[in-house]
Amino acid sequence: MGDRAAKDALFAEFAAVGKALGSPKRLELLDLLAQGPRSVEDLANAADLGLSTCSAHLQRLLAAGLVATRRDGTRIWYSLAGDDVAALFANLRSVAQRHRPHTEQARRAYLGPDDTEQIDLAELLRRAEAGDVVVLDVRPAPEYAAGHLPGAVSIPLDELEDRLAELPEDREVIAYCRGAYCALAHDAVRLLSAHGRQARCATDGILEWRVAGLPVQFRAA
Amino acid sequence: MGDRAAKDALFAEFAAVGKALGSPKRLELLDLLAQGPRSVEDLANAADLGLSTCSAHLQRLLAAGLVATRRDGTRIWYSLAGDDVAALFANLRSVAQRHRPHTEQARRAYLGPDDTEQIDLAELLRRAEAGDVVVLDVRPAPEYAAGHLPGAVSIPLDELEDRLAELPEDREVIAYCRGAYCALAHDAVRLLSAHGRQARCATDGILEWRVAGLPVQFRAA
DNA sequence: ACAGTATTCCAACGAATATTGGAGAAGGGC
DNA sequence: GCCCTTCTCCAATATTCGTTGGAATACTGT
Repeated sequence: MGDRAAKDALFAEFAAVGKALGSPKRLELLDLLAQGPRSVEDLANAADLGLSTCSAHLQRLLAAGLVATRRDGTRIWYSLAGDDVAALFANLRSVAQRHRPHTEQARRAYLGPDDTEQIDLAELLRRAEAGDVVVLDVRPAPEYAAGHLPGAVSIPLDELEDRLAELPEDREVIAYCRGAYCALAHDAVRLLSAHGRQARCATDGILEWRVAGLPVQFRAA
Repeated sequence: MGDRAAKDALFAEFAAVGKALGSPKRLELLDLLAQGPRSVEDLANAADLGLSTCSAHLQRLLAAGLVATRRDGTRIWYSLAGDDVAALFANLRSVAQRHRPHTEQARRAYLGPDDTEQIDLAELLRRAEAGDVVVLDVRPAPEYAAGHLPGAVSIPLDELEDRLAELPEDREVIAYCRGAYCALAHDAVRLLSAHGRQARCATDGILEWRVAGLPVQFRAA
């Protein structure tokens, strides 16, 4: 008790989790998995990785205990090991944001000009319940299917321009996506604004929603 | 906006924090720094590192934005960049604890037999205010000086056996130390019990106290 | 059993990281 | 100015990590 070897072993356990968080691509995989379970090939495409490389990263996350697998026939579905893993990831992002000046810069470069007014999730829910606004989920359809905000309508960003007619013209649209560092909702709002719609962007997305422990819905409203 | 290069740059920012968390020794340094500022040489001794090695790790933490430095004459004091860094570390530990089976095993091996009853911080405060118990800080004196629980008495573990007389015999002693994974309080309680004292161990320590945003005290009660 | 699909394993390369001792730099006291 | 303390930088080492393409494995449907 209290000796060096035991202390080193304990901190090595913690570091195993830290090491898993030490690669941009693995963090991107965690970000994707926070939206719902996915297969290896799907993840490889989404994260712009070779199949072997993606598999290797997933193995690493698995060994660290951050993800879990479930076999379905010939396909293997990876998912987060728990909501606490999503919370850890969110925590890591916010530390980066607060203590690394370049992060804000990188965020802006990725999300595009922050010309749009934003709205937080609590306010969004209040408005949605009052019926003032349409809540729009612009993530790919499978992610919507894996869980979305109660009452949200799904129109993936790449179909949005063709499906504008499905959105009522008399109500403001509030778009959300994966999380605070996801570009989809920002792009959607720019597209909607360009078509003369009243649109705003949620500051957060499904990741933050899940971390807050709020309930997701599985079927369309 | 929304392109690969920008996304990669953003996740590289997050990963810079992750990489800093990917070494047992750096995590140990963060754990020590959560107790208060320290000099390089002091940290090297405490973490059982060579001076150059320690300096290199600290540089890495500094580059990641997790720690800050302050020069005082010929000595440089390192400290955590913020309480959110301590929270991130605590979060990482709890993910390890929950999802990595070996962690619990390593914890037990380090802390020793969990023969002692434990008490959480909220309950500890309640008892202390009621005057039922003595709250005992068994960390090294400089850590106590850098901030301790309100009303706590300081007797470092390695002086405890010689200073038993300072503790009243008619009240139960509750010992605390750096945090949930620190062995000092456990060792102290075993020592006190062996001397026939009523003693218990706090489940948490200064790290969790700080993360909870509770106030620390700087002078003796 | 066979063909087909999804994933992991393997070997090999270059890149990044940890550790070391010793030289160098920055500041304080005389 | 000079010496002393404290820390960082440097060069060299061993190790670990990321990526790749192709072979091996696991399962499905016929």
